[in-house]
Amino acid sequence: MAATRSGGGESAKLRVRPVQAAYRQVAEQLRDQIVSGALPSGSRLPSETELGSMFGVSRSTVREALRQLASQHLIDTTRGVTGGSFVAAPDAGLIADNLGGSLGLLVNSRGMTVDNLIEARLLLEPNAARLAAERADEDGLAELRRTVEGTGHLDPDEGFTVHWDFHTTLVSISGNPLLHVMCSPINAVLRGRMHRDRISRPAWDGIDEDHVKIYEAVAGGEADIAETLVREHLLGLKPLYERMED
Amino acid sequence: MAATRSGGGESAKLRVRPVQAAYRQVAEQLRDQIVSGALPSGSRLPSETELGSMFGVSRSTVREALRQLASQHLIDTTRGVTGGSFVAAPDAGLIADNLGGSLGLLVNSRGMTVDNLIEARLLLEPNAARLAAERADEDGLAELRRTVEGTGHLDPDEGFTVHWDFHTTLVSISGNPLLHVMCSPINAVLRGRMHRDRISRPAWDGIDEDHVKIYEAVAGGEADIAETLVREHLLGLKPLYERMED
DNA sequence: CCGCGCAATACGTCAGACAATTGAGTTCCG
DNA sequence: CGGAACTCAATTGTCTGACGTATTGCGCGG
Repeated sequence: MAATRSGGGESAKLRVRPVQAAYRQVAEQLRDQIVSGALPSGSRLPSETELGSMFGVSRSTVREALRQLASQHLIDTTRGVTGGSFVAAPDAGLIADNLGGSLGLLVNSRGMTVDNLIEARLLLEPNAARLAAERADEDGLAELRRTVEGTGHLDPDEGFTVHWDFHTTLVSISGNPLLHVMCSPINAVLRGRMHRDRISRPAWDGIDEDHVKIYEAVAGGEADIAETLVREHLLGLKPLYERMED
Repeated sequence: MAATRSGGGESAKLRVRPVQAAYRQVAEQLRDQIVSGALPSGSRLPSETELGSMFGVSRSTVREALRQLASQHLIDTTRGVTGGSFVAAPDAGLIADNLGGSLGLLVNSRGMTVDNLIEARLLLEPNAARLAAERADEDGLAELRRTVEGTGHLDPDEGFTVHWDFHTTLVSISGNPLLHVMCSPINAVLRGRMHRDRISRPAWDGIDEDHVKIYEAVAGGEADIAETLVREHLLGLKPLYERMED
């Protein structure tokens, strides 16, 4: 039922699952309650023991179902007398983390190539820069500014981190959390596949220079220029990822 | 609470988590093994009992960890003598389904707006159409063709389904599975929020006409035209989603 | 009035047992 | 000799009961 197999075209396997395992049924029902809004965000679920008697299953089974929900970030669980399982507020960052793990796996399994990632990035980030230029506020610009100033006297490792902070921040101030959800995982995978050792000092300086120029365009509200600069910046970075025959 | 704000640069909260719960540690270690490729896709994990003695925890704890991995589609578990937990082959469709659920939740919780979705869609789909026009093969074009022919004599319900098939197919023949992963969830959420009742007969006809024109541009390899047509098509559809104050 | 410890609650973990499922090896009959 | 039915062992699924541990609130005493 949940295995909609949406990826493939043909109906591949239609095994008549006699019955779902109990923990799956419990998880599914709770999940429906949560996503449908019947259990509002922040509300507390009954205790594990209560859930067990409600569903007519043991506490172990309930716990396995709860683990499933927790790993989808649908609930948060705490201990103690005021503890329990609470419906979690959806958080874009957590969703992005999840997606990042999945995408990394897809790349590793040859289901997707680094080129696919770069291509998607080229669709998203330049446009994110455009949006950022059009509607970033003071706070956002200040945050972005912090990632471009004083990069010269950083050791390579810190510089590496700051480099990615720039891209992350740029996307997040575009005002569309969905772009953040989609770009972060892509960048996370790319970051893991970058040969940072092979980047020469002049190359780092060039990158920093690009970032400064992009920042200025965004801060000045020049959407077209920001978009173009980011596109060229990414194209220039492309060779750093490509040589990864492991 | 658990709002780690992964986007931000600063180290937000440094709660001294004394120790992670055992089932989390087990899940994390297994997860690392899987995503790092140490456990190749398709390989079989030790039995739950063995894992328990390897990690020095009980079988219940192992099972909770496995449930967590299973819900991320990292493993598949079957019963029987040849059963066990197997590292799953990552599947773009399943990832997209997961993401779709999360995005729906984000929209419902006001963490994201329908406008955000439409904006992202406008960045992705027109470019996907361009790519499709540039590199779709015969099979892909045939598949796309099936979604545009004979739409006139369909009842509204079927027409509705076919309409979404067109968009899904268009993206999937772009040759970049990542675009499919990102567009499918967006369309799934949008589809759920569409007022199909309010679409008049002439409106449906206009939509079908657009699809045919887009198909022809893609089949003819006219990338620029395809991109523009899709953008205009989506802009024309926009009003159908916007009136959703529930 | 303030601090300290105890009780209550709920999650976290463990151990052991039995049921259900599944494929492989084995046996038996045509 | 071949195939169908049966037995069996391995593994997950579920239950039960117990105990450990974190967290909070309340009451007691100084």
